[in-house]
Amino acid sequence: MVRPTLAPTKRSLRRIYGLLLARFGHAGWWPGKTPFEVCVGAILTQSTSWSNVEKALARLRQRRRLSFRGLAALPPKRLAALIRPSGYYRVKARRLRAFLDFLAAEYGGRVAGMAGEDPRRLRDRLLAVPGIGRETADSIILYAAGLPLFVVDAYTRRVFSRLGLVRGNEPYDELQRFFMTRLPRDPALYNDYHAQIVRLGKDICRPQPRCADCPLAVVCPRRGV
DNA sequence: GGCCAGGACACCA
DNA sequence: TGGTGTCATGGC
Repeated sequence: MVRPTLAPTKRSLRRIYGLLLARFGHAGWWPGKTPFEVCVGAILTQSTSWSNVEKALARLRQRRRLSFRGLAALPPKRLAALIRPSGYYRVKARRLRAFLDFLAAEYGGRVAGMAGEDPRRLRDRLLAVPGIGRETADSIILYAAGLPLFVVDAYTRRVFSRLGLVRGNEPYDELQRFFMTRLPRDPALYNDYHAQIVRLGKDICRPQPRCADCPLAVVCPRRGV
């Protein structure tokens, strides 16, 4: 049997996106009602399933704390208790606190203030905040600030390594370059492309994949691996 | 009861 | 630079 192959070209990446789009439609994503919620979710979802993050966000929302001023007024222990369902809650409470301090100092507590920044400079500043690494910074920059940086996550690594286009263990920035040098610098495209990858990774391209349902099966050389 | 889930960081070789 | 342990809850 001749296995299908893909080359790491602009055309391949466009074809993959087209197949995902045909199956799932536009994602209209990130799951958060406001840019501030996106930032909170980006920190809470570190190494955590989104369903657990939703529980924590719901608790904050229920108590009307899901805003800069609402969170900033919370004592550390109270904040940690509220986000407990998202796991690593003591660590994440510290990280949220550090982000709030950053937002207050740099943008007067307004996420919208980030939108006018150069994305690379904003990234450097976010990376200086304790607890904000590359993926979290890029998620905030793309999904909250609307600036063009491609987000690489565990789903991205899994899907594209199974497609044979990357090894999967490359350093974060190398994988980000892989996408950004092959796709037009368009935040709406980066947003939807990554959202499609997440949708595929959650539903189909899992540790035990359901390859029979996969819209990328026609181009995937490693079905079931 | 074990495995897994949209990381970041400290520490070590 | 790369590997490993830590941080923790909840669903399946």
